[in-house]
Amino acid sequence: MDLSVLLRRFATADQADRLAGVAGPIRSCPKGDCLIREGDRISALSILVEGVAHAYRAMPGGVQQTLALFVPGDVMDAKGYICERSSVSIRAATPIRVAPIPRLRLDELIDTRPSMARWLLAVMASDSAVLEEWAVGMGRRSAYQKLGHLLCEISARMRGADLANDEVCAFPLTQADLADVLGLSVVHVNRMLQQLRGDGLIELRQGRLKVLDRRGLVGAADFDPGYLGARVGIQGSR
Amino acid sequence: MDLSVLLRRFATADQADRLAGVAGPIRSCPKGDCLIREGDRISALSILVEGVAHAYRAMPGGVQQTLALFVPGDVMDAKGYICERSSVSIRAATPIRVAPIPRLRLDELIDTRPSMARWLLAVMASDSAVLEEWAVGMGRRSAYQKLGHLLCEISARMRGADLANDEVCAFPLTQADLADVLGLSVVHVNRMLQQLRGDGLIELRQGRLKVLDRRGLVGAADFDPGYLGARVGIQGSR
DNA sequence: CGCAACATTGAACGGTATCAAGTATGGTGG
DNA sequence: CCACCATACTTGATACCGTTCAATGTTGCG
Repeated sequence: MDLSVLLRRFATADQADRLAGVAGPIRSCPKGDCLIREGDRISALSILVEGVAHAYRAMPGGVQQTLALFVPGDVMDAKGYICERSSVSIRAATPIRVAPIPRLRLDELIDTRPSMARWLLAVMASDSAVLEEWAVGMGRRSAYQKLGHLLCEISARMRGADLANDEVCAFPLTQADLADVLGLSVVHVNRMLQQLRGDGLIELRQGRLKVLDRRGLVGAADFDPGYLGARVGIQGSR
Repeated sequence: MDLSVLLRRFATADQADRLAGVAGPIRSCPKGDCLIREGDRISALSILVEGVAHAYRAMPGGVQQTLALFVPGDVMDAKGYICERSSVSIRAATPIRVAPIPRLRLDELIDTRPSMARWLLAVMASDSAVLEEWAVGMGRRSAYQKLGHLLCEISARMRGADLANDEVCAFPLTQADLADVLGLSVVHVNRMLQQLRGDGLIELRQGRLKVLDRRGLVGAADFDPGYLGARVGIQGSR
């Protein structure tokens, strides 16, 4: 898949070409590998080209809390890039391929082309929107709703990245991964998953998710897709 | 307090002057007033000049979940500005005064001065850092820790805004507010607060917070101030 | 085949919510 | 200055959601 095409979610074709033009060579990582660790200095903006990854924070007691999931086309850890230091670790949930855009090149683009700064702002805004939705969910939703909401989000983002046809998509997360994302125990994730199945909303096995009753799932999870993909504004004043 | 001085947390003196120069007239809001409602179009970037405000999302069932707290000098809802539409409501927790920077003026600044784009990126990054920390907390910390952590954060940010001398600061949030922030019930907030008092860590009454044992509080809450105030990088490549 | 990772199930415990009162506290009008 | 009211805070009893521990089943893979 062409990098420039992948980047069109937030960038215009012209911007995407320019970004792809300054990107470094694509790097492959086996499943389970850590690209970035908490505290690392960040010298490039990483674009996920293929596979699924997640950003997490290790907590005292060996537990960890996932803070973001990445699908192809996503910018990984834009905040880390801006702060020059990452506050999370990023691990490949499947084998992945990543395109780095070196700081030297990107900073120059940002300084010479206002539209590039707007692109990065849009990326940050989108990341924030997802995180905001997660924060709401962690605080006020039941385990059943959290799971339903997450499944909705993943399904929606997979379709956004052209990785789902119809209601079926690859689902590379284990129940332990889901537990990390949602701040629940593995055991309880399992039970809620079965409840979702029992309610005839989903089918999930062997790395494939099928949404049987989207209407029902969205309703049960209180999911509003608006916060995703909403092509962000800030188009420039001149 | 001069607007330009307030803005120096993320901006250089020169940038701050420029921003203050294009700001509109300061607007006052009584306590409890809503500046912005979910779904509103955003036509200016709002800087909090005085008082405390919070951003929240209304949930089905009349509950609400707070997503951000603002102290003087904070940019309120930068994400809403970028997306041109807000996903949260913002309410004055105390009487407040707000300086708006109109979109027309700010967009022009951003387009002509790369350093202004960097300023907004730094603001976004800082907001994300706080939200990230909240998301971690909601998922993996006990009610006791959540409360401790929030008190640490508020105290630290108040000091950052020069609103606290030593270990004492104004604390304008009610227990109900705290419950909204932390996703807990008011009753349980009350109990945990008493436990914190009983453990000799804090004193909190009538809108004043006093940290009696900072070491102990930080330890109990697993608080690492690094994510705050850390003057963000991205200083420009030229 | 045998191992390792993942998924499932049950029982007991504990943290938090919920419901229902009751107690300061501060502001307002008489 | 007092009676009154609204708001915030405190307290207890009970129920439920989710965790933990421990064990068993299942799947895929070298």
